[in-house]
Amino acid sequence: MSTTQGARARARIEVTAAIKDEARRQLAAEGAAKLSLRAVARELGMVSSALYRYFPSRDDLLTALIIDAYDSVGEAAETAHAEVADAGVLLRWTAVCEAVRGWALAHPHEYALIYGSPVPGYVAPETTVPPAARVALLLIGIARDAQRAGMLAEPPLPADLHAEAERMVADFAGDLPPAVAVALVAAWAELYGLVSFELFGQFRRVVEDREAFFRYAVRRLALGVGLADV
Amino acid sequence: MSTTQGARARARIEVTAAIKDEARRQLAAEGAAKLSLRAVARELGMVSSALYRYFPSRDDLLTALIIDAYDSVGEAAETAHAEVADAGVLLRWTAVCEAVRGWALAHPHEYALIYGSPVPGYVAPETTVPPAARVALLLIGIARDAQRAGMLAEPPLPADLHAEAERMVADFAGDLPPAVAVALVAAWAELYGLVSFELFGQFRRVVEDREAFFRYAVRRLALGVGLADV
DNA sequence: ACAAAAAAGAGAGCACCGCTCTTGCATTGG
DNA sequence: CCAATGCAAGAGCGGTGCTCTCTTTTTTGT
Repeated sequence: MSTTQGARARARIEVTAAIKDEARRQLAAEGAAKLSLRAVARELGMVSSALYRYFPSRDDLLTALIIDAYDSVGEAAETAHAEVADAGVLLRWTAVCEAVRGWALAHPHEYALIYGSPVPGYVAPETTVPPAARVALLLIGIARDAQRAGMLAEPPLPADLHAEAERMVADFAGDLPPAVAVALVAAWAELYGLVSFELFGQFRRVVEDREAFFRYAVRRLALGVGLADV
Repeated sequence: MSTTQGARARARIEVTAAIKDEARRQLAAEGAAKLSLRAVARELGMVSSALYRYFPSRDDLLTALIIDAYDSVGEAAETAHAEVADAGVLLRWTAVCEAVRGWALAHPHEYALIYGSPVPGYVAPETTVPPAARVALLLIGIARDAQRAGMLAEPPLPADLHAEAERMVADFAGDLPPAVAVALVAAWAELYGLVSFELFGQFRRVVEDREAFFRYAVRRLALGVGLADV
């Protein structure tokens, strides 16, 4: 049982969580670049070297935060989607996209950590892949439902992408038409372009009504994928 | 005359350039996070404190590199566009977008510097705005030419964006239809979503034929803005 | 032409960083 | 009960951005 696994193991779990919490606090306050192991340790009343019992390096701590961030945005998107699960595909698509944007605005530094410049020299371990895929899976699911309901118009697909499209379908798109799979990947990347530009300040003096603009852009993305209107 | 302005001023320009060159070298090699004033000074055979005569802080050096990067990608896009200036609007659009992607792949760390996570606590000074706008101005120009040639189909525009769209037109879109201006801004952001996802590794195990995929996605963007086919 | 002023480099030093290693103490499992 | 393990602490290494002072060199004003 997990209750009988000894005080030491319990303490380890708690300390690990405390470190991540404090690190997340500093991340939110100052950004990834200013996340300092020494400062985390100081705040927790321990000495910096003690942290290395829990995270072998600063990058490993960052990796843990990255995975948590992917899970956090994934969960936010899933929750938002569940609330409109019975609505039309366009509304569900919009809900997911707006959840991503809302999470990004609420956690800018965590967003930057996962969708901004990669930490130099740092390569994301395979463990980050499943959490990172959660939002994409939602979008795929919506497209699938649309197809099942006959509300999916197949966009055109250039000849030189047929093979690539077939591979995508086989890899992760299940029973979607190849043209939709490719369009979906493009829309997925474009969605994060919109969020990143808003968050990273490129929309300053360009877009004022960010909500309305995002709603519009996201709807365009949905139509581009083939999701039927209303 | 600039030749009579004294040896000191000449030397200052040269040293400033040398510092930026060496900094850019380190930036390309290791990324912005590992750019070290001391290392730059060491490589240049000066002492670290001497650098502060030229750049008051590390962030100011970064700002200089940011402006240069914007100019660099802007120039790359302008050059590529000039080479196909007489072709159709769709081809010109594609040329600009592919120039951006090519530049990004060739200068990943500089790209990350300007389109990745902003440096924490750092706010871009107004001086960065004109260089940052160069690519966008190209895209606007293409849309304008298309309109003048009657090859621009006006996309739909939701009612709650009319005011926003009018403002955009007044601010930077000249004589474009409001609906096109808004769509253009969206496409502009989406373009960088595509490039960023490829560059930052989100396409790993997702997109294999990156060139073909990008060509396809960029063409979709152009059509979405209303640029007529062929 | 010469003195005053401005600019630039050198060096020492401060406070911080990530990370390593060794040393003791506490907990745990056989 | 006791040896093995886990863990915190401390000292220390090499690095960082940045400041301050001191000296030398160049420019400038009279």
